[in-house]
Amino acid sequence: MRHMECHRETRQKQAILDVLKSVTSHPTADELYEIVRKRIPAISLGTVYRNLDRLAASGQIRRIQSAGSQMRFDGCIEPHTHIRCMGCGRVDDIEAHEELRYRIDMTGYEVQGHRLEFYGFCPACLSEDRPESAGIGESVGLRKNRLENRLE
Amino acid sequence: MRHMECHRETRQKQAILDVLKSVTSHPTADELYEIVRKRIPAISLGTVYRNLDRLAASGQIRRIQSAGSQMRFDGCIEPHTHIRCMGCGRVDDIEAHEELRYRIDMTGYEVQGHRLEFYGFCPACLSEDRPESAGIGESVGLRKNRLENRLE
DNA sequence: GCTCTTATTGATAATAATTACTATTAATTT
DNA sequence: AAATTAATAGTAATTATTATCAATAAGAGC
Repeated sequence: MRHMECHRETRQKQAILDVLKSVTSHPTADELYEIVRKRIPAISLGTVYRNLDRLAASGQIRRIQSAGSQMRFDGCIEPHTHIRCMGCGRVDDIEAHEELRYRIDMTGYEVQGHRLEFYGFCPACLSEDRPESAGIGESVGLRKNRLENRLE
Repeated sequence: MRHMECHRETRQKQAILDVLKSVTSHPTADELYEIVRKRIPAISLGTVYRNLDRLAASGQIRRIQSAGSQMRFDGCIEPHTHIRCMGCGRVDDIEAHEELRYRIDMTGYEVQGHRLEFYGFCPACLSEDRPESAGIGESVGLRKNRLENRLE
């Protein structure tokens, strides 16, 4: 008879969220680790990964998977537009959709192209009863288990 | 006194390109490996990775980095729109920008949201003399070397 | 505040995707 | 056809991420 009070408020989790919310970049897990370490020197990288998973699953942060070999994280959960450097992998925001060209020019980037990607659930995944929330807020491990409808 | 005739036409490279061009999915390196193996059983996974690098660097194919833990590759190099499954990681195409809603409906996906990402070069990368072509067609290893302008 | 329960942690091992290495093979030039 | 050397197959190494597990500490109830 317990009302499933899961999510505990730990110093570590709070610190990670604070840092991510306070920063305008889109840091990787190890970048966050280095920053949070200044506040909690004994924190471990695994804890950072685990809390990033939880925060993403609960919708408090977003994963952005489009920048190099490492996952990046975004403290801003409102839908918005990214601009990514093909040289160093850095990702910046462009807030508004109107006057977009102007705002892009303001960033100083030399734009080579863009990609528009919709996300949701494919017919195969819709037809199977899938467990609770998936996708954006889901860990790679979980997602990997459903990679059967793959080839050709 | 050699005119740098690099790129050789190997059976392996040709087979990899053929398969990727003939397929409407956006396979991962190991998926391509399995398919190409039917034609060249002795091919190695490393060769697949290497040739995907070269083909992307020469602009004949595209990397798409937005689908789970593995890189995916696209034989279609014209700018176009993707739709990705949050359940299984599958990526499909949506060809036209007009009547987009209608075409999305045709895919049978349940759309949860979208991301619009521009790519190019950030001011920092523009100010340094960068080696030849970079970014989309570049290997992760190369790109990683320039990840200094990172934090906060 | 103190005790109990158990989610979370730190530390480390394991896994998965990708890249590097090296002797051998085979495309291209001559 | 012989010479040159980029590309290959096979394997080891690296890197990012996830799993494991004993120890810790957050929250509930007293």
